[in-house]
Amino acid sequence: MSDVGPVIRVLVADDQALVRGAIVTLLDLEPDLTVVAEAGRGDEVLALLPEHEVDVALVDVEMPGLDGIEVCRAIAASGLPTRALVVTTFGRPGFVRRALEAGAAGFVVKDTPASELAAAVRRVHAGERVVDGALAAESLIEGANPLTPREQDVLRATLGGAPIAVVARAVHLSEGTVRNHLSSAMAKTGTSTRGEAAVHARDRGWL
Amino acid sequence: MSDVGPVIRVLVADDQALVRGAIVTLLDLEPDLTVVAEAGRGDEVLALLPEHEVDVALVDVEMPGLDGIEVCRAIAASGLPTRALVVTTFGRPGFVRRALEAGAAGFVVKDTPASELAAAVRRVHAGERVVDGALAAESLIEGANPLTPREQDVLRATLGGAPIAVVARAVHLSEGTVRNHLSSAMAKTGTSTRGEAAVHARDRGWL
DNA sequence: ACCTCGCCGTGACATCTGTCAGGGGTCAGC
DNA sequence: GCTGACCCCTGACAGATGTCACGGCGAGGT
Repeated sequence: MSDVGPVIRVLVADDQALVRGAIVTLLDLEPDLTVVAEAGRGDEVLALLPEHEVDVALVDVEMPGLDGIEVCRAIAASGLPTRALVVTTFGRPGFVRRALEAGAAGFVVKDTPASELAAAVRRVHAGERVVDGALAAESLIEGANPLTPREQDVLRATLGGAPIAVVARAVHLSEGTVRNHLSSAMAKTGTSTRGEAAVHARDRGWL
Repeated sequence: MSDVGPVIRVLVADDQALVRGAIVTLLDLEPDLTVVAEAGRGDEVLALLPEHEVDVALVDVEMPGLDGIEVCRAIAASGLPTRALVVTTFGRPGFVRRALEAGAAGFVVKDTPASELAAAVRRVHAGERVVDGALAAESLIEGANPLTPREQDVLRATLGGAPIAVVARAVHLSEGTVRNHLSSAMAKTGTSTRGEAAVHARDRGWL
């Protein structure tokens, strides 16, 4: 901590300007951290990364333009030395797994104490994997996403409460097929309604 | 601004510790503002208010324990000089109306620039009403909540995707009555499914 | 008193949904 | 080549759902 070596260069991405700004000032108070760029959209992140030599990118999961997880994937694929730390409001267990698979170096929930954020950034920069303990446990007992890709598609289209006929058109499938996918999804989620199945899957980060 | 008179005493309430902490440091940087208390739950706010002589209470809408709007109502009813400034993630038009009716002195969305938050606090403290412009307009054209209390109850119980039989038990009504309420709600929302009606109503802050 | 509106209920009907039992197709792994 | 997933479709059936027409109740308003 007393080492005044090269500071850690951080990028902060969050769609809510107020939260983003607050986090930026919070991190900028730390002597060994500098926020070198901000983004309000996922695609902005990719545009900003090359020109700022970012060490750690703090990305929110829910963002317009590009999903936080997609951003992680893109960063990993880009070959840049930047390490991604995912921040999110809701602790959907499935998100942890997906984020890590996408190449994220850490996963922090927004209701962890503010003081620990800077610590997480430092540990990620040091090469560690940082994951919220409770979430990690949950994500282990939950197991992997049991839904097949098509089932996920159908459930996503169902989230708004649309009738099956509409869902079928949206996914370019026969109504019967949609009903079968839904039936299978309901079995896997232990529910008895497409609506319940959809929210159940969403709440676990399976969509 | 150069007036170094009595500082404004602020309370910050938000369930996400990270966001709350960030906002606190953000506000504490302003020389004329002091954060004298923090709360992570709605009911905590009421317990903290009497002992801290709070000028402005910054309350999030979505909080465990007690709704942000309920908190406003309680503050107004308490007779304390505290003025409430509501902050929220989503700009549901109906929330603005309900918050103001509940006695809130202002309404700020979380994607407004961070720099304006302190300004909003000062204006609220000065006795002004602060409302996000775009939201105010929306809340006017949307008009008031067309749903009757029972329709709201039924829709709330429907949000999770539960079948009508379960909803009926949850609300202590006959299945037929539930269907009628839903039918009426669907007509008012211009939808054709209880699921659609429920999300439509939620997205407008009618629940 | 009259009317309106919200509330709760009934019964009946057409339609939508969820389930089940089939069919055929692709593709990876053994 | 066989097996096992996953994918897509069909058809049929019981049960859930949405619509309509109806009656009764109580709380306002005029």
